[in-house]
Amino acid sequence: MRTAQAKRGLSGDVVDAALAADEQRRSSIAEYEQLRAEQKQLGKKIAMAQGEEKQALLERTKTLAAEVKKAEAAQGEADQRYRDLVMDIPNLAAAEAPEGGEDNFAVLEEVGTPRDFADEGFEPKDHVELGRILGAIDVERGAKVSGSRFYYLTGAGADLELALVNMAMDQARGAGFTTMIPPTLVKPRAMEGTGFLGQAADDVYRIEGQDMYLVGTSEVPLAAYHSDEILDASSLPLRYAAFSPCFRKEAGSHGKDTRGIFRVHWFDKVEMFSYTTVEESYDEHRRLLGWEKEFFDKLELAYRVIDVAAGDLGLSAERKFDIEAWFPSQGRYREVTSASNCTDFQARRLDIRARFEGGVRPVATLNGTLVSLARAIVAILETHQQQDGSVRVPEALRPYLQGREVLEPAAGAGAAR
RNA sequence: GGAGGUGUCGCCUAGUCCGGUUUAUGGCGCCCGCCUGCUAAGCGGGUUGAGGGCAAACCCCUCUCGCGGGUUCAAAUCCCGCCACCUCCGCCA
Repeated sequence: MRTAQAKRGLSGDVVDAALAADEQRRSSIAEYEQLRAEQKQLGKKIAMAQGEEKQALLERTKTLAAEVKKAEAAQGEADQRYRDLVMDIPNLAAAEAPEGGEDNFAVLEEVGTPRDFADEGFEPKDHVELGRILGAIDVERGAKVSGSRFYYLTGAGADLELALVNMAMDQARGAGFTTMIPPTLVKPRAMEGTGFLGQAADDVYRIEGQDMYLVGTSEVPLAAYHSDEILDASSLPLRYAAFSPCFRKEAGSHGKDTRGIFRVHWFDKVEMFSYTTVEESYDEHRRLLGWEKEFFDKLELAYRVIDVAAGDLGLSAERKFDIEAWFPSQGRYREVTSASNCTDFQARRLDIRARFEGGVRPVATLNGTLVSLARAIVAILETHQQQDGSVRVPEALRPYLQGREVLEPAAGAGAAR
C-alpha cells in the first residue's frame, strides 16, 4: 500500500498515522461498548428492584454513568481523528497508470489526422474570431455582465450547444443510461465525499454564509445521489447521464488560456456516471471511454487518448483516460473529456453499498465526460471552419441543427460591440 | 420569510401526555413448514437494518424510533437546536 501511494507522491507517514488512529479508534469503541452493556444490565435490575436494594443499585450505577460518558466522548474524538486523517488519503493509483506527473502521460492511441490548413491555402481563424463572424459567441458582453472567463452563446452558438446536448443525450439513452438533470448546488457532504474539498477546494465556489457549494461537475450530485443507500446488487450497473452547468474558479490558472471560451468559470456538460462492482469497474472504464470516442468520432474531430500519470490523478481516481482533441488555433491536442475509475473510493466516503451474496460491500463509481460544451464548440468551429468563416456541420449533428449543413456568417456580426 | 402539523422496522400503524416490565405493538407484504388433484383460502413459525467479536455455525455485544445536543442511574418517551415533508399565508419564475 505504501509503495503504491509513493507512486503518486504521497508520503507513507500519512498512511501510518491513519492506521494508528484506526487502532486507537477500535479500542476506544470496544471500551465504550463494554461499559454500555454493563450499564444496560444494571438498568434492567433497577427497573425491577424495590426499596433498599434499588437504592444500592442506584449508588453503583451513578459512577458507571460517568464512566460511560467519558468513554463515549473518547470514542467520538478517536473516530473524528481517524476520519480527518483518512479523508486526506487519495485513492490508490492503478499499477498500470504511468509513473510521474502532468507531463508523464502515455498516449494510448491517435484517431484521425489533424486538418492541414496550409495544404488548403488559408490560415485558420480561432474560435473567438469565428464566433464573432457567426454571431455565435459574445465574450465582450460576457465580460461586461459577469467578468472575465464568461460568455454568451448566441444564435448559432446556442443552437450548436443544444444540438450537442441532444445528440449526447440520445446516444446515452440509446446505450441504456438514465438521463438526468441534477442539482448543481450541494451540501458539503457531497463535495467532500467525491473528493473535491481536499487539494481541489481552491477551485470550488462556495455560497457565502450558506455552507453550500456550486459543483464543478455533475459527478458530484450523481455520486451523492445514492449516498447512504444499500443497492440491490442485481441492479448494477446503474448508469446515469446528466446535463448540468459546471462552475470553476480556475484559481490556479491565471493568465492561462485567457482568450475565448476554452477555459471559463462556467460551462455546461453532459456527464456519464456508473455504479458497478470494483471487479467490473475496469471494463466499465473502457466502456465509458468507448462511448466518449463514439461521440467525438461522430463530430469528425481528430483526437488522441491519453493514460493520465499517477501523480496527476487527483484525489479520487485510481486511473484516468482523457480524450484530447486537436485545436487548430493552438496547434496541439487539448483535453476535452476525462474518464475516471474511482473504484470504491467515493462509495466508501458517501456510504454507497450493495447487497451481494457474501454480504454488504461498497460499490465502485466511475465518471466520464460525454461532451463538455464550451470546448466541444471550440473544437468544432475551429476544425470545420471554411475560408469565409462559415463552419461545416458534421453529418451526425445535422439532424439536431434543423438540418443545417453549414453555419453561415451572421448579417451584421461583429458590429455587436 | 410567518403560522400550524407530521417524521416509529420494506409499507401502514400502536406506544410519546404520566421515562424503566419494549429483545418497539399489530396488520400487510415477504420467507419456511403443514394442509392440499392444482391454485387460493386456512393453520403454525420466522421477518428492522447496520457495525463488531468468531475459521465458521450457533451465539454474544454495540448502534438504530428524522438528525444533533442536553437532563437522568435510565430517553422513542422530557428539554433545546437543526433538517425534511404536508397545510395555510407572504414573496417569486
